[in-house]
Amino acid sequence: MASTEGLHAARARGRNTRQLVHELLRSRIISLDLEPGAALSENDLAAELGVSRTPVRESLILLGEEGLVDVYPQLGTFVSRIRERDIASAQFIREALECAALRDGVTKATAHDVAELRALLVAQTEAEQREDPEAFFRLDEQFHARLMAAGGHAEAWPVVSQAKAQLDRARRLSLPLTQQLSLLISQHTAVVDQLEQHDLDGADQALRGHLRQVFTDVETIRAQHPELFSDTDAPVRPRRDTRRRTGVPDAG
Amino acid sequence: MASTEGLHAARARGRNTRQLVHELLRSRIISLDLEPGAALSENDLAAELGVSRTPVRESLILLGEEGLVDVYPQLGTFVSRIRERDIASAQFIREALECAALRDGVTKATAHDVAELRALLVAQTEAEQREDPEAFFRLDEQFHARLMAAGGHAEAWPVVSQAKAQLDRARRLSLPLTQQLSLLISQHTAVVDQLEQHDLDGADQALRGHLRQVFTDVETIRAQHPELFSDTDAPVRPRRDTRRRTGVPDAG
DNA sequence: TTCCGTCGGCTACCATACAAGTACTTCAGT
DNA sequence: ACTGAAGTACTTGTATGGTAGCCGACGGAA
Repeated sequence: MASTEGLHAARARGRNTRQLVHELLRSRIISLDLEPGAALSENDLAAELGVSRTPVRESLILLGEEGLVDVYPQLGTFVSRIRERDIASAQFIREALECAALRDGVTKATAHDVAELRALLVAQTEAEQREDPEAFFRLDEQFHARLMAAGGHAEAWPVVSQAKAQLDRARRLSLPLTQQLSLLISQHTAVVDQLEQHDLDGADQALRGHLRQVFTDVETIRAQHPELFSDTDAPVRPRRDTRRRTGVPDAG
Repeated sequence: MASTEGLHAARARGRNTRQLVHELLRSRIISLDLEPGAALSENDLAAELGVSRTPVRESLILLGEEGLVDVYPQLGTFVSRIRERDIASAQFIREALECAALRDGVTKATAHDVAELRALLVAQTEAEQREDPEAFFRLDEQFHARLMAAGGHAEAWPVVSQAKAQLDRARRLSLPLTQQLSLLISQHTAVVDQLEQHDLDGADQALRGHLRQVFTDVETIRAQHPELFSDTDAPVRPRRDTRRRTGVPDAG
């Protein structure tokens, strides 16, 4: 009920139902609240959210384009399992775009840009000390977006964000476990330092190393949670659950 | 009628109505058959294509995500004008991804890859001699896609393709006019030569120069056809056409 | 026991009806 | 003639009904 009320309240603030449902489902998938392989029925979701099937359906279509769900006509819609190829592809896209933007940033970035990036680093340190991984995730997102903006390429961020979503699903599994937040912050700091010193190759290497470390983290997670990954390249046609469907796990 | 029949026939081959309408509208927009600023009414399109509003609407939502149409709620949907920022953003994304893929290709590409690329160069030369710009456009698309595949990054092509769409709309205006096809082919050839010689920086510079030349071409077109561009960053709220709506220009 | 046809329930897909909102037109009042 | 407010014709957004198709379970035949 609370989520439904919030949905209708937000709808009054210029966003339509489709966008709200889209954002809600997207965050639930990335946070693994909706696990890979879970069935997403248009009817069930519409009933749970208190809206009609239309905006739910349109949201699922968009999520399908993003690669976060797989739609099998006349069969069902399922949260996509994390595929090896998707991970590699997302990493390539992210690395290419973020590093290219950074190279422009090294020459273009202003003192204001650097100051805002350093403010985010301080906030990240505070989040680490509070042991608040959710806040750190948001700040990490802001940091990388701000870094691209410093190079004059803020418009390309949505593309990176979409690729990043695939990686984040896997990262969420590890972040509460690890004490690596301080390592990530030091890597972020190194990037800003190199940026401020206008060191083109230094900044590039610092960011690339950071991004690849995140990538290798995913591989270690793969060993711990193989059930969330899909080893086969061919899409796994999920079996229909014959028992009483649970729908969204925490809906009640 | 013919298009409707083709639509229903294709639907039997595993593609649903939404995908067909999406592809149809996308090609019409990129080919400038639907000009920037043109109104796209869900009702009119549905009637012309002989389908209901639902798949048309879903297609327009997807085109909106791609930046090819602007949807103004309760007002209308319009083919987006070519915006300075969108062009620059698309160029950045394309250059970053294609060049990054090429750098991997220089070390990874096999003789088979090079052979297929050269076959495409031959076909491009033939298209030039036939003075068939449409065929050249398709071959250009295939060449760049194949180039990324040689680096092992075929999965990233759709992202490039989406960015490329913005640039292609402008290029279509110039290509029939210019005799520059031979120049483009020689640039393509240079890239393959450098790739075959495993010259990392040489290949990068060759491709980057080629892509930027395409980019500057757009600027010259901007001077010739300013009405298709949108100078203001703020979105132009289009005026509603009060006379009898023509709908899709060449529908009859 | 094993195999095959049938049936029931579920799915996404498409079509259609209704609601909310915008902009232009028209016409009354000044 | 000019201003302004109601009316009208359109738009997209949302809700709901109906259809084709897929899957898994059930039951009879070999």
